[in-house]
Amino acid sequence: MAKQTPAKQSYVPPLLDLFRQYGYDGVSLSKISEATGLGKASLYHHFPGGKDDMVETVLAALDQWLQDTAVDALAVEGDALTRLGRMGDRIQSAYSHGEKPCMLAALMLGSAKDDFQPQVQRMLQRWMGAIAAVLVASGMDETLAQERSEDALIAIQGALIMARALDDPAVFERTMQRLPEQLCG
Amino acid sequence: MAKQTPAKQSYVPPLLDLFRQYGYDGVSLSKISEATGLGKASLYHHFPGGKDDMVETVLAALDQWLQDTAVDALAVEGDALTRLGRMGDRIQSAYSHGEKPCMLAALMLGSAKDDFQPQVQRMLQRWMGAIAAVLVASGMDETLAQERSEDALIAIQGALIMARALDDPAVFERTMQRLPEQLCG
DNA sequence: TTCACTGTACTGAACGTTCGGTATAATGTC
DNA sequence: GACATTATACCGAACGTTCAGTACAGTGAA
Repeated sequence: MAKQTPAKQSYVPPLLDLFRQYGYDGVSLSKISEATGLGKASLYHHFPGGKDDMVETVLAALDQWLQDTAVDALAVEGDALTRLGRMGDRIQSAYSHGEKPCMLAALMLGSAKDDFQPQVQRMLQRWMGAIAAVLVASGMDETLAQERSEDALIAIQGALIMARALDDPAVFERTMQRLPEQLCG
Repeated sequence: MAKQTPAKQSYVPPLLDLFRQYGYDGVSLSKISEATGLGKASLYHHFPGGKDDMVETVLAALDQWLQDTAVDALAVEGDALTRLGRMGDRIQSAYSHGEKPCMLAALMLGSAKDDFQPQVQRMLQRWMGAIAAVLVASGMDETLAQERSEDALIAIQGALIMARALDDPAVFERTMQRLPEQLCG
């Protein structure tokens, strides 16, 4: 009955919320304890590696989400515009329509960069690959598709930051709305 | 008044380097002490308000840089493309051609967001205003110019993050190179 | 002498982490 | 079924360290 995995997974949402909003250095064990409802010692029962272990767990969950999103997009019947629209919907939802920052970007700051940059790089490349795959499937040249997918992630990351800095989530929503046509055009 | 020792301003570069790379929560007084070569007592002599005081000082310097950059761009003889190219050069230089993050973005994470978001918002709006001013001066509709300037900052911020995450500064350089034509087109 | 400046020493609080131990429930043995 | 064993989940308290911040005695130039 006692399954380890589901238990660990159930702490992913609060951990994600913390790390994406406060960054690695800004998240303390006290905050984690409060957010999860677990004592500090209990946290080390589930995550023997401490904060690093927690980040790894969340990143693994995000990686799974990325894969699901990629598969989901390609499973949609329709042209690239439709498929990218579908992917965009999932992305907007994941970022609470521009109200919550990206954890991958948050991890690029401070001491966490040295530890997690390679993994973040791999995840972003996989993300770009998923977008490029949709474009290539609609007949676009592969090199161009890769360039466009990089532009897409630049737009997403930039829009998230600007939405936060300007205190206006609409900046992100507008960017996401234009993105599919921008990529196909 | 009498400046026997280097003024407050002389500590801005190392402070900027710290805050942009580590974020507010990731910067400790020990790191600041090491980077500036000042003891803790000296730091509190120059910045009675502690870390917050240091951030304010750096932000004031960045605000001045933004104003200088805006004036500099409009002072250039030539069309909008030339002027934006000039502004882009200054921006690329300020970010070490994509190797260093943006402090304004870094301050949007963690506990610093509550304290500095309004000021960061004001600075970004002024920045957008500078870009829009160049576009309007070349005959562009003001509403369109404002939209384009927002896109510009989205691209800059996004490219900085992606360049860091992908460990490839060229991502930023490419983005900055395309930006002028993208804005005028 | 005055005063800006700095090094040393110190504080209470918070940090990430570990230890010792409890409560519960599933499992193995008879 | 009864009992001992084991594994899991959890916690209070404390570890040593580092944190931001303060007090104060000096130093050196005007």
